[in-house]
Amino acid sequence: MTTTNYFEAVYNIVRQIPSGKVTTYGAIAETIGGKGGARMVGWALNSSRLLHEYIPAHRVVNRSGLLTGRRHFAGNSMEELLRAEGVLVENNRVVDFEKHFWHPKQVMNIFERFEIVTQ
DNA sequence: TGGATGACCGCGA
DNA sequence: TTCGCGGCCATCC
Repeated sequence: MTTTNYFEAVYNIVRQIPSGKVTTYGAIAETIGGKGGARMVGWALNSSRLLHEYIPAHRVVNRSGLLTGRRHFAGNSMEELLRAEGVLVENNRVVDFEKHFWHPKQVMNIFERFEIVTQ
């Protein structure tokens, strides 16, 4: 079904991606559980189109920064959205991908640092 | 119940 | 360096 915990876990992470940042299928799959489920992330994003809520799926690219999900977006919106957020796209590929990369576990690190700072 | 599928990843030739 | 292939795992038919 489209409302399983696995799918929701993917959506929760994708929703936390800051504007102007991108992440990878593998990073999301690794955070949820096991790094073998990279394909499932794409499957979940495919189903996210059917949801009423907004999922910034355009911020999810493959490991090399390639916009493999571009053909699943209507028209060229994926590239347009990324450019609007300050992410340059060239030949269906994110320019300076490593510079814009955002790892889901980075949220955990931020919270840990915050605790350290407040102590 | 089992085979097919998928917006991927990593390694070997 | 580029290309091909097998593995991964939840969901669908």
